[in-house]
Amino acid sequence: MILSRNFYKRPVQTVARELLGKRLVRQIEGNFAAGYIVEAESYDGEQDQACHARCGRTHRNAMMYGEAGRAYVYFTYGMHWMLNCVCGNDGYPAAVLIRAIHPVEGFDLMSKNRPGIKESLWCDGPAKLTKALEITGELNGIDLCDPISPLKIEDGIDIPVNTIQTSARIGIQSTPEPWLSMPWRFFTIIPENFKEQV
DNA sequence: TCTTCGATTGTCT
DNA sequence: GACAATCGAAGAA
Repeated sequence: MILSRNFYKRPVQTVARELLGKRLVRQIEGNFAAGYIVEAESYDGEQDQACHARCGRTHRNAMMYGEAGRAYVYFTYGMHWMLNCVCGNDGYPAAVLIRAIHPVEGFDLMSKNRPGIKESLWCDGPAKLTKALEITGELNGIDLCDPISPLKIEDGIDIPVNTIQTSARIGIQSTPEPWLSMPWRFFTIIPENFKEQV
């Protein structure tokens, strides 16, 4: 089942934690690929000094203020795309950065986009998974709750609570405390040999 | 295995 | 004009 919009209309930390194990599905002209989310970070409102919305609403971050359950895709470092899920109520800027997934379907598509790279390294970083799944700014604002959307998130596997770990967020070095140390990164580990049983 | 560093461009001040 | 929610190659150990 595809995740409902109400799933995203909750505190962003809750959404980030519960996204672990969910199934990210990318459809491209009949082809599709999917993976289970294994790492996510939450960004929570204008007061969060690590959040793109810390300086208020701009053209770039406008999507974060919009409807929950949509994708916020942005470009950074001159070459990388990042995928986020918009959360919380309309008008409140919050989103979950999808940092890593565990590939389970569409290996041909991902290997095509990540040539010469080991499978375990295809999607183990936020810019890596967007490249493997061909996620770019064209998908900014796409509805993740729509069954016919080219990018959506469905129910996946249960992640035992005791395997979920947290840490400070990554790559936000110039962020002041307490935001720098907020334990808003959630991750788990799915065994290397894990394959979907269906 | 670890650390360092260059790439490269949209966005905001 | 500065910098960015990063990656991957290269070199050292």
